[in-house]
Amino acid sequence: MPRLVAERGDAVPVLGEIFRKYGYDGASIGLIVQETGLGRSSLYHFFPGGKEEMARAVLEHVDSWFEENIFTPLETGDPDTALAHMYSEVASYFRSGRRICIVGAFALDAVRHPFAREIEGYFTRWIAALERCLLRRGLTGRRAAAAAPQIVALIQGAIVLSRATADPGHFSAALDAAAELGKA
Amino acid sequence: MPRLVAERGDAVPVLGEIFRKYGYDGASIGLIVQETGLGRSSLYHFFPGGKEEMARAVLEHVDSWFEENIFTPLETGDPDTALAHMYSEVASYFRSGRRICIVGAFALDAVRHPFAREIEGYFTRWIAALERCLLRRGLTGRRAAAAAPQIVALIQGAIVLSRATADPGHFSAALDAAAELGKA
DNA sequence: GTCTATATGGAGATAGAC
DNA sequence: GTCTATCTCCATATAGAC
Repeated sequence: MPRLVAERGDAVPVLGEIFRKYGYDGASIGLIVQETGLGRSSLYHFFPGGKEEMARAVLEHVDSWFEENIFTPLETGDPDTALAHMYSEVASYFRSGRRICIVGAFALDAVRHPFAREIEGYFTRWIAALERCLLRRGLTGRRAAAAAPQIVALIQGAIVLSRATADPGHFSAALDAAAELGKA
Repeated sequence: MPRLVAERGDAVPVLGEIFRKYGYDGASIGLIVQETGLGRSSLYHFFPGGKEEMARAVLEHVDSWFEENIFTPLETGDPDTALAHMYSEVASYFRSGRRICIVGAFALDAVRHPFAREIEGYFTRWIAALERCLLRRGLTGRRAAAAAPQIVALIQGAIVLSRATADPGHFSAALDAAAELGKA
């Protein structure tokens, strides 16, 4: 039976879940050792830059996933299909609000990490892709530019709310409201 | 000239700003000593429960502020006036998104603190007060129940977004969109 | 690559004089 | 109440054998 984590690439998604669950500071190396099953030395062998490099790898992995599964489809696919696809992918990715957005969490986390650029890139990219999709869908430039950030904000806020109240119902309701915002 | 922080009550708002800026883990006691100007011993004299008690005091202070300035007016004042009041108070309280919501940040922070109950209370209280206001304003029960959490989510998400992109424009735009959600 | 052992720093919290 | 000094623990990270 193969090991769960046998190389650097295998570790990244596991690291992502750990950072999501415990936060950047809360994810101590000792905890990471436990949850990944990797030894301390293997961890530093794979990530010589330590915890910062681990988090950076996670952010890159998340960014790639969104680029491939959300952003690109929004810009190249049929607009209506791509939007519906976004909502369903987002719902399952964030487990209807039970799983937080690590980028959003890092954004609120302020000063403790050097990832401001990555965080900004993720959100501006998402908004830009969404805005283009709404434009291609027939919204005016004004309305598309207004709706895109509001949809992203609604999703992020719904994660906060679902987390705070332990009620995933808020999440699906917010996605429905977001879909309304994107209509002509 | 009086000291900035001379008693426990004076310390709480300062502590709030520190937790907002650095997060719960990031706000080390050493940092708190520096920023408040209080000595270690005075700090522990005022807050024998240590950092946890400091954060709890901050959350209680925030909760009282919202109760008095937002929640109660929503339930007792003229609905239209109270709503407009909420948006303007929220905008200045969160400094148009440049200041984060400490309760929202703690909600995403997951496992590192024992404040889940307080966090849930804050958001459910906000949503309940808002829902009642919308009802009194003439929305159907269905629509009020749907719009209230969406408005709160939009505000929280706008804070995330403003923080991530360093663009306060997202915040005021989100407040406008939220106001639209609360119309019949 | 992975192990055990450890260096080093800073965290939260406390003691006891004043 | 506030001071200085200090306790203990655990954090990240590294050394060096295998």
